[in-house]
Amino acid sequence: MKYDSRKDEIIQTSAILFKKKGFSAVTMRDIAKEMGIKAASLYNHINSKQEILSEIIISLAEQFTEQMKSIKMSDESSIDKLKQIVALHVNITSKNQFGMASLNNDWMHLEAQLPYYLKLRKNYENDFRNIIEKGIKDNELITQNPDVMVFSMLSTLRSLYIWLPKKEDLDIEKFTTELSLVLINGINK
Amino acid sequence: MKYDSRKDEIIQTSAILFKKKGFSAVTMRDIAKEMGIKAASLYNHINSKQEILSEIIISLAEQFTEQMKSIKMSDESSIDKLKQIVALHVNITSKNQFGMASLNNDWMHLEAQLPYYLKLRKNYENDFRNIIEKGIKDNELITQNPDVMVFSMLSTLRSLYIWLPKKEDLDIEKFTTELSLVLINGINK
DNA sequence: GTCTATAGCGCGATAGAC
DNA sequence: GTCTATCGCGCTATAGAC
Repeated sequence: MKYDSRKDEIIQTSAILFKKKGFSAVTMRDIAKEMGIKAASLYNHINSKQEILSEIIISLAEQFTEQMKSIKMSDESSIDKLKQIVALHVNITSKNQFGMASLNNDWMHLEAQLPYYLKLRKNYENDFRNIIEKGIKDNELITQNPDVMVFSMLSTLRSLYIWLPKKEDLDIEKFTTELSLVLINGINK
Repeated sequence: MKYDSRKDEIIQTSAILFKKKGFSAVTMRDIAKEMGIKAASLYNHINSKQEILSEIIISLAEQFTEQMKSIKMSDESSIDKLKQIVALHVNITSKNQFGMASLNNDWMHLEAQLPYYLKLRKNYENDFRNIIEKGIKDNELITQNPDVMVFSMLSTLRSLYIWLPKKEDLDIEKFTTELSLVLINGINK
């Protein structure tokens, strides 16, 4: 693996450890040891442990926000938009399996950036629900509580970081299709 | 709220705090303060912070194990068994919204009990997959990768602890039916 | 059963040499 | 850019008075 910079190496190494034990249980000494340097040396590249977490989470949250924007702007059917959202999660997660753990589990340890993160997350969930609601109105989706549908799909998509790494030989494109099928059409014959 | 014992009160209070910040970020002083006593006094009732976590997680894991046993032993159709699993998760989560956060996010901080927890979890997932595989063989379920189906359903069920508390006025029985419908039949019209 | 006091340790972060 | 040394603090847990 190669890194853009020493700072980038710190962030990526930290993400691996954060996934294993959570942000709070990982020490600066742990991160430094993993890189073969001393904890004090980390501070030549980053300002605080907090900053490492922020960089991991905010960068991912912004990727989701940006790509959701182009999905919702497109003029496809609601079902096709949902399939694109599935692909979005599979793609980002397959490239950031460690960071996705922090995004899901350690966001509450953000400090200055917490309100910004919460805003991005709320907007994302609203966009998701709007797509579902339009699908119901257009008679593409069943007439059921849209909150339940958003919850169900999003829970699965947010858990991909746990599951994808266990299937390393996975064909990403094939998996995306299978998962879309299960999420949208169910498992009943 | 009432407690069986002072120890029970410690466990339930801790679960609330563990859900908010995670096991590692909660201190014995935090727990004591929430109960209006000093941290040292906690040790009259429990032996360690570890023990609190173990009690929360293992008790829940054993409830799932026990109830899965009676579901898999029954002679219902695979689809009805899946509906019962949905009901199982909704029921346990609605009664233990705080503890379920620890079960999902802090199991890696178990020490002596970690292997036991992992065994229970693995058995549970195997039972779940066996039900799905029988459903496919019996032509009740679509012929798709059973791992994907287990992952998708279980991810949603495991995330209930995040979502149920936000819908406090929820009719549990109605919600169970809606969720089963979405998980089994999908959202496509 | 709760308290005060504290042991013993590890934490995040800084100073300053090289 | 990394090191050694260390500050100041908060952690889990224990001892012993009441």
